[in-house]
Amino acid sequence: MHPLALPDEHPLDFTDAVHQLAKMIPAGHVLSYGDIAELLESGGARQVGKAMQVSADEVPWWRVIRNDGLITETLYPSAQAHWLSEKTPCRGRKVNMAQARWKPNPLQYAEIQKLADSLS
DNA sequence: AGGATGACATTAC
DNA sequence: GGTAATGCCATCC
Repeated sequence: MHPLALPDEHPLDFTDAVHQLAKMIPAGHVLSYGDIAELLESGGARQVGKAMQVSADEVPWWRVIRNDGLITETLYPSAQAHWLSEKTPCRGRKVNMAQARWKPNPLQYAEIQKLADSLS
């Protein structure tokens, strides 16, 4: 190909990939920050947090929470309203991760893998 | 270069 | 059941 033109163009930023993946989470389910980093095979939980901090209005940020089922204090009141309205399994201020954690099916997993590949 | 900072995770008490 | 200490990864002084 072109010797000087770099073939490894990044269609996706890490931040964009996080947002795309978050938008795939079905209502009533959640992923942890660490889950997303692992699925994208890039960065870490804290990077996902950074990405969510700048998420647009269309990304369901209340479906991305900590691995222990909690969410940052300032976001909790608004998040809880969403959890209740979409019937996310939770007790008190903690989401039941065993029930609520999203398990992508093979087709969805393939889509996620495409996101991951476009990063590396 | 080196340290502080985070929408975090894990382990140990 | 909690909280606290460490580790973690990237970014920004």
